[in-house]
Amino acid sequence: MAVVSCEQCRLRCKPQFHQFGDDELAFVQTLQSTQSSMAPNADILVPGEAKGLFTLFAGWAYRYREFPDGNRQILDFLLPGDLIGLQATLLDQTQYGVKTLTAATVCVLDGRPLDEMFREHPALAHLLVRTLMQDQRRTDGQLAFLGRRTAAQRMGYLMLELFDRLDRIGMSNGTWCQFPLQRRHLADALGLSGAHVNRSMTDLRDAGLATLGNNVLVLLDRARLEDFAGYRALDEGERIIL
Amino acid sequence: MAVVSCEQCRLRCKPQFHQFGDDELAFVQTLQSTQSSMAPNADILVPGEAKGLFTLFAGWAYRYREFPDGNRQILDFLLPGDLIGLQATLLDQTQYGVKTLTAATVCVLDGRPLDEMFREHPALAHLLVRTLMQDQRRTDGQLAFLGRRTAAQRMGYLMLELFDRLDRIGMSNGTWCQFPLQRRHLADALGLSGAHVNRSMTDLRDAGLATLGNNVLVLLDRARLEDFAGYRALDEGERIIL
DNA sequence: CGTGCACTTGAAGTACATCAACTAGGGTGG
DNA sequence: CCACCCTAGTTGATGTACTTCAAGTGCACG
Repeated sequence: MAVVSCEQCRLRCKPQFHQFGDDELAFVQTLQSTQSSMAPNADILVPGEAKGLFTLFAGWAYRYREFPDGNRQILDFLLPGDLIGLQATLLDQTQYGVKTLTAATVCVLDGRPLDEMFREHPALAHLLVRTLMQDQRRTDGQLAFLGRRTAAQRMGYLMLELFDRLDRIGMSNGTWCQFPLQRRHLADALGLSGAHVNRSMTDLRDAGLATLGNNVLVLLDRARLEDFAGYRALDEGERIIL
Repeated sequence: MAVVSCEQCRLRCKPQFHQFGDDELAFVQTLQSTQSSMAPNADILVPGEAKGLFTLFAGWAYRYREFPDGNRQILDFLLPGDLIGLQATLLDQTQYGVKTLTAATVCVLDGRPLDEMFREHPALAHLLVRTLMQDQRRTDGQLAFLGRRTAAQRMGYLMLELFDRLDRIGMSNGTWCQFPLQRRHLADALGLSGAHVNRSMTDLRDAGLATLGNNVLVLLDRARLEDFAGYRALDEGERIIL
């Protein structure tokens, strides 16, 4: 496939992302070596194996941890612009994996070591930390929710959060968006059984809040859904994209 | 109280923390303005209010998020050496608070803006990101656990994790350590009711795995507890302390 | 026209919450 | 010294949200 240079990248221009100066952009371009296309359900990072740093350029992916008993927990969904593998790059032992959910394209960031970014572009490092804090805030929300809300509330929360993240990168359409998660992904993300995911979805549909079908999520009544799920939209501010 | 300078800080010398060069140490000293002692159960950061950046110097604290219904979820426990308030400093809206668990002392980091660290000490910035990734890994574990394990397993996991964190800063004693969490803190951290925390503790004690009493945690059979809780000790590597 | 896979639905079991009654220290005032 | 309360923890009874298992549906693909 044709490699898209950072200068011409359509994703990078979205208002969600910090717009680099010329020298910063040139530097980021040198971080990147190639791009790589992947099938749905393919491994980007395998737990305990080869490390790698990537930017998700197109498609959906998810970060997960698996237990000896075969159970797994989805920690996070990854959308275009998200960085993949920073934890694996900086720490010795990591226990998470990353898989594609849909067909996806990643930019491979092995052109030069990340150290140089800290030395030569402190503003980028600062933005990176800011982006990490946004991710931490999101994780805080998940943690708070897993412990304290019902299955249907958790579902609604996840829907709203993903919708808003898509919206920020121009991938939503007013009241609906693509939503390629299957039942088992929802179950693994929300700590539920597949059967109960189903019941919760039925609840949300019957209550006229949201429906899910054909890989499309429709928010039927956003205001009431927010209220029901205890979700509050947050002003994210700029993120970094490498 | 007497202010301890960074050069004489006993905490900073622990092998857990990266040992700074002289110029770095001098820089970190200028970040700090004063130290402040706090009573147990006092607010360090109030959700949605004044921002501030601190290093916990002595004592225990916890980071929490509260719901409109009065429920709250403890996101993380903070031990000496941990940084407090980075998310609040870098983002506009934050919804978490931090309270002391015991009497505590914090170093107040408002001496000069954090930007200078990125510009003048890129190695510190790099270490900061590494430390944040360690925290993310820990949070990953919590997320995976909340969704997928029983009450007693979650309790055991939390005990082992806190024990090991204490151990790394020299605050454990072989098989036991201080453990100032009350029942309601455990409940709020693990997503349980107070009553069930109690039952789970009884289970762990009856199984000969761990006991809790008088603010002391005793690991009766660490190997079996690790096995039971699905906990694996991780080599953390160096953290940064500001 | 079967064969397989993702989803749906129902019945029964389990792990947890909730509530209420009780117990055990720890001041405080007399 | 005791009578008193106040709070933190303990225990039991009951309700509920979820899991698990099993049978059934609908659609995609050979």
